[in-house]
Amino acid sequence: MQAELNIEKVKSIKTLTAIQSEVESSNGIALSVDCVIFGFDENKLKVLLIRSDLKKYLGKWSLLGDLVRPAEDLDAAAYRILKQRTGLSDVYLEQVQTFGAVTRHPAGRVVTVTYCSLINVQHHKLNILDNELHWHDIKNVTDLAFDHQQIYDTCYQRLQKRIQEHPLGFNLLPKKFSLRDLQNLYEAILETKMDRRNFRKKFFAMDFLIDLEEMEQDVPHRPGKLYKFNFDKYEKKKKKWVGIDF
Amino acid sequence: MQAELNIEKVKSIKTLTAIQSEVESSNGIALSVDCVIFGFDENKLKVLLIRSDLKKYLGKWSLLGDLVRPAEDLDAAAYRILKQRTGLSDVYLEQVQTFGAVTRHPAGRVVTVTYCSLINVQHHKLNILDNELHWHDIKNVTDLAFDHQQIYDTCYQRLQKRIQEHPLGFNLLPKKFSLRDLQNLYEAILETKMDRRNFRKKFFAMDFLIDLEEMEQDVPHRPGKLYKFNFDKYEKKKKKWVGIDF
DNA sequence: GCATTAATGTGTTTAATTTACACATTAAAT
DNA sequence: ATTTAATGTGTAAATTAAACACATTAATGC
Repeated sequence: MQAELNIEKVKSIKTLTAIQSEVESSNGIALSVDCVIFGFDENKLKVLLIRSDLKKYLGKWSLLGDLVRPAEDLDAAAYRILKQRTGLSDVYLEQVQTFGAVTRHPAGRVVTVTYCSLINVQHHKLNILDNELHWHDIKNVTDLAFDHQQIYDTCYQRLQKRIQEHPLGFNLLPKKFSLRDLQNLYEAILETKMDRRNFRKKFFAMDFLIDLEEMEQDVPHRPGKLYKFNFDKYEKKKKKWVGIDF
Repeated sequence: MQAELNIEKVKSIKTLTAIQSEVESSNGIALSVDCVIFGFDENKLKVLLIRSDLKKYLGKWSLLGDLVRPAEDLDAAAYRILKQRTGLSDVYLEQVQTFGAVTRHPAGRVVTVTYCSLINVQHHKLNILDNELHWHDIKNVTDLAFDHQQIYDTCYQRLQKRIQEHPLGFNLLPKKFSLRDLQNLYEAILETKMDRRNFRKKFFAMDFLIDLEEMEQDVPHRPGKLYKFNFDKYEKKKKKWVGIDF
């Protein structure tokens, strides 16, 4: 089976024994970072996964993680780990939550700080493909290694919430995008369908879209107008709401 | 000066040397928890602070923290630390964020996971008063020790957001409360003023308040009706909104 | 007791926002 | 030229939020 072969073949960044020895030698609590990198491609939301290194989780998919170094800022560790595992560097990472159940890692006590991001798959080339690193359709994310399913679920919920409050989505689209592109994005991430006309109205009312006076090319239907997002204007007008809503 | 005297006198839970030796012996990264406990009292929002143990931060106020034990779940550590420092036990803690800059702690590399809560000061007696533990008016929270100012600010922002999305506030009030009590609470936490009539309409429309058919006693004005919160109904009707709002 | 005071309790009206829904327009495909 | 499957534009109704006014109640001070 391919999974087993690959696990033997790949030169993994940190092998089980390496982690185990570090954890044991530390005689305390080891700290790791796990990255949940969401990507948008072909109107589908994906997430970066690799095969687990550990025998215990043989064949299972897991998140991108590694130990934090003693002289490394936590955020820096997250960026380093992402870079080492994928080659990605120009990606904004947001800390989500820390998971610290005693038994969460079979190699010993490892508390992990989770980071999350959302990128355009087409704009970011994966330069490293160890451990079968690949974009995994979120529809098929089940039964991850370790407590990674729980971590993934938490991050996905956070993403869904964040994208309703901040214009994260625009980083996922080409520089020039149509309103249909934008709506597809929101529908994919929020797993919902929206009324096309009201969606347009909503975004035009926000007034953060710049009409590029260009049309889509090579689409098999009437081409739509292309827009770009006005990040500067957003930064200035960013809303601070005070209301009660539960 | 009182601060100096107290720092010498108190038997602190973990002294600087104790932390230092633990951090050094671990030969890696030490993990701590800090608790930001907000309390509501006399229509003011407060936060639990103690005097810092460290010479470097002599006289400064700091959050409630301690190292996580190797065989202790992260959440369990938070509850233990709160209990040890204050005697409080029946308090719900929510994890907020983890802070891990290399230089954040003078004794060595200590990454800290922050927890936050919101309680009714009158309902929770502080049984331990080491290091001048006390309720500190949030209006006067400035220049905390370590990076605790940043941690506090982050937690306060989180609190303000959470209380607009979930009925946390009801734990802060007496079991029976008036609508004025409720509004005072929201105004204190959100640092805003609201229209009394619209506030009432809003909460009645939510339909989570149970009219107790009782009136306030011993108030120097017309007594208001008393209510309690219907937590069961809230749990059932809890809103999952899908909308775009930024 | 009676006027005063400072709250509570109850609407109404208006504006703003959200939702539901319909039809003309465009370009590619046949 | 017709069909098809999109885009682009409104409009009307329903809901929600904001602004605002007056009667009611109990304690207080005279």
